Amino acid sequence: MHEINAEELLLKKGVKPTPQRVVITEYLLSTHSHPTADEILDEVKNALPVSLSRATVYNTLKTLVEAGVIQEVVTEPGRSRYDANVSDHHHFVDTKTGAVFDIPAEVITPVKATLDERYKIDGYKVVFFGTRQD
Amino acid sequence: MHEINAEELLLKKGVKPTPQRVVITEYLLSTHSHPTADEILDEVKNALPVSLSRATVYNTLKTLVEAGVIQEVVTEPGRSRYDANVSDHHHFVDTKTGAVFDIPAEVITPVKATLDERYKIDGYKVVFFGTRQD
DNA sequence: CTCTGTAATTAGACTAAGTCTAAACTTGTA
DNA sequence: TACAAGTTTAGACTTAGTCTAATTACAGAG
Repeated sequence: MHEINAEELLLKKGVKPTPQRVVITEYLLSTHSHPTADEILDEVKNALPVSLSRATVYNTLKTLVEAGVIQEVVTEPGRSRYDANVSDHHHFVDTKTGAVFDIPAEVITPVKATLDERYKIDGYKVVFFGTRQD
Repeated sequence: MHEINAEELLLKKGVKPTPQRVVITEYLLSTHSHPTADEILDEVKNALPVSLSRATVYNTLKTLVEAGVIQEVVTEPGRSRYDANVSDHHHFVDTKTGAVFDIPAEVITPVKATLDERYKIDGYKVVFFGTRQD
């Protein structure tokens, strides 16, 4: 079992590992809750010695998405969520709570679409909705 | 070929067909462009004798979604789009333009997910992304 | 070491999308 | 014809996110 190190990950992806970026990345690696920008700000600001502004959270999330360190997830109107799981996967949204769960690509049947030749498909995402116990 | 009548549709779905609601519904039935609330306001306000405020557009869209006359579509962060096609279908997003196209459920292979028994799946939506000519 | 230029961070103003409120208007029914 | 309930309205408000201009941090050159 190899613990993922935020700083190494950032270096590997070509992102300068500033304290703020490391801390945000660590938080995202540590949770599966798909937090929003505001949730990240609240969590990280309280827990850390380093200062952190709203603007930096947004700047950092943008940088991390562009570098492929994290993914932006849009499951509901009005806000984005962020996910450090960048493996090929889909999502399950609990319609009662709004919670989002990762569904690895391997556990679903591949989707094939028969479209006319104008369409060039680069990929797809499946969002399941329903309820989950616990 | 039977032309869809907005007023009849609203009555059938139990929504009182006020002029504003009829006009918004007609516009959504007439387009496949998946407009945002602001686009709807712009289009409908200019074209019609009846007055129309922002609040009414939002109220009406909410009413129509709840009545099952239209669907809310979330394909990008920050805004919702609306779709009068309420048949079972998925979406294709052109990543160059942001345009959204309907993909009938029949032209894709059904998605099966093997999840543990905590999950109860009520449905799913597939979003394809890529590019489309024209 | 220190200097320096570039990149990162910051507070707070600003924007965009959507909600809320309280008043005015419409309309079906009595 | 009047009323009660439902609908629409302008505009204030909220929330999520962007932008700006100034400050701070830091890697590399000398």
